[in-house]
Amino acid sequence: MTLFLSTFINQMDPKGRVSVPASFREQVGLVKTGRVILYRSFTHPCIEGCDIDRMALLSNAADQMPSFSKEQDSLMSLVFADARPLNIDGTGRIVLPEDLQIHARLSKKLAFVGRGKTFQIWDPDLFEKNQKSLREDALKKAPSVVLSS
Amino acid sequence: MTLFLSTFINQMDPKGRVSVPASFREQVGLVKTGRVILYRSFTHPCIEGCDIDRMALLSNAADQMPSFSKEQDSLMSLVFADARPLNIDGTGRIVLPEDLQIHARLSKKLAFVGRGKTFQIWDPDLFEKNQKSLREDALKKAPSVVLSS
DNA sequence: CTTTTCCCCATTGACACCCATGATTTTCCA
DNA sequence: TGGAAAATCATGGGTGTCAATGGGGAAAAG
Repeated sequence: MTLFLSTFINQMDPKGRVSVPASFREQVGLVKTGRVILYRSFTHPCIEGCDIDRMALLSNAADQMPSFSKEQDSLMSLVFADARPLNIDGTGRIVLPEDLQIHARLSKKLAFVGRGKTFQIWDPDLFEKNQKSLREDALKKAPSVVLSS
Repeated sequence: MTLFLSTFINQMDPKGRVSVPASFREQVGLVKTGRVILYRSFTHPCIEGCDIDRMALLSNAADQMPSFSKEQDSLMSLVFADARPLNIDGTGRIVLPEDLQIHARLSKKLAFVGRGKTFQIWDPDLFEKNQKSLREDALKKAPSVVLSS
């Protein structure tokens, strides 16, 4: 299986268009449908990205919960209501909806950050700061945890 | 499989007509029959929407599972009694019955909210408030649930 | 005959698609 | 091994198409 790996800095044009990194586009789920799913991160000022298969997986999981349960209800509204299926055009670009841009505090330059089965989109400066503090925390708290699993 | 995803704000005209979002209309169950099923939510001031196939699925589930509680059974019958199959016209619009409008406290602007295999129709302001509180709860109670990659 | 429901046409604004360019990388042959 | 040709990629810009919406009128129901 292929994965979302590495970090790429691409530019957003005045129309809100930005190239999805070519290596990300090669991901099976994106090639198959020509689409990528984006949604606002719950915990960080960034955008989360994945393919449709991942969404379908979630949908099925939620569907198997007891009908009318509270947990199902909450999960559904949060995830699916916020998820944007975006078409990737012939030149490999998507148009970033404005509210997503605002949530992630994006300006012209965007960082596409690989995370394995998903990826994130950050403002490059914010991402740098976030990485730095993560690194420091990891060193302080639990160096042994890194690479477990 | 396709899913109901994202949130769209559309306008209801004086005749009670409103466009079903194009991406919702592409859903197989809606294309096939040209119809959408709506019924009043039991738990929220909103309208629930799905396709005929999902109704059939619900019906079968109720039949085949003796484990269904008395409450679930009566809920089910309420759903079927309340369900309205509405025709989608040539331009992709439906006419919202007045009692549904009242239940969901709708005015001119409506929010079509994707929930995977179903969707909801909300007043945009009510929906915004609801989402906000759900988001806060999710962060407090179960951050692990939140789409960890 | 009156009222409701449905169908048709017109408008507008967003976005999906088209082509072009330059920069970088890869290929491949001298 | 060097270097030219070809391919790939990120980016800029123009334009046609389609979704959302408004309005009119025919068919159907009561």
